[in-house]
Amino acid sequence: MSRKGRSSATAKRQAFAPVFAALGDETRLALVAKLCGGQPRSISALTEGSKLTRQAITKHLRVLEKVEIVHSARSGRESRFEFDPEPIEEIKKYLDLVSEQWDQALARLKSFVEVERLE
Amino acid sequence: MSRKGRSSATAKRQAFAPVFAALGDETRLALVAKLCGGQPRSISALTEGSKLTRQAITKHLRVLEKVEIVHSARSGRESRFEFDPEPIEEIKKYLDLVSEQWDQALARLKSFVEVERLE
DNA sequence: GCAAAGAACAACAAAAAGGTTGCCTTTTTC
DNA sequence: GAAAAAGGCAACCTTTTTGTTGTTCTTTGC
Repeated sequence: MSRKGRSSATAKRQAFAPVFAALGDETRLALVAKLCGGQPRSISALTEGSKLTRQAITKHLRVLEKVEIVHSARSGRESRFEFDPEPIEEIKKYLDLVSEQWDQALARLKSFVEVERLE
Repeated sequence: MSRKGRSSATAKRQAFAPVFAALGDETRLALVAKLCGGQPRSISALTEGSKLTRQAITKHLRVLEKVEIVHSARSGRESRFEFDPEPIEEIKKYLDLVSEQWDQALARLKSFVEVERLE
């Protein structure tokens, strides 16, 4: 077999890179931390305590929304944002693959060194 | 106790955001994939098969190096880059915290709903 | 010792990211 | 029904990122 799973490594990277990028910002990590606590929150609520303007926070939320780490629903005059766990679960799995590859590489190296010592 | 660990949530984000950002690029994810396979590789070797120039690849490697996902060592006329697993292990732990928070939020919601049904 | 391979360094350009302000719309609330 | 609260939209600016080309330096191989 030449493929590990159903999709190519390149396709996986195309899918996952934007998710990592979305998490690659302090402000957005803070938003994720607030939202993964459970309660959906409005943009104004999420802006409280930040030095940034509401508009800046909105932009960050849209970045998270585009990669589906959060979703929003209009409720009356406010937009409520809610956490979505799937993308983060998926990149955890991706990182597990990386770790696994590394561990196997170490194991191969170790057994190679042991064969060397025996010869 | 008001703190979970030794460092504040803000400090963690300051530390982890750059690591996520470093992974937030297809080219760099491809480099990580090659390097976590075990063999250290020169910049020229890592450039092979890419549409980018060696200089562009070098810049990407420096980004990964800055957050310590890889390190380089000059060996003769070539720079060999090698994978380092620690930062990725740490962000996996960070993502576990996020998932855990979310799971607890769901559990609270569930027990709340059940109490509602009993009353 | 000279040519080629590998790479560092620097200048530059284009594009994307991050943030602001201003203005307009919709929904509450009194 | 007017004021305030919550937001969407768009223009604009600045900084960072991403990539290129060009030049120089060191190591290697013959």
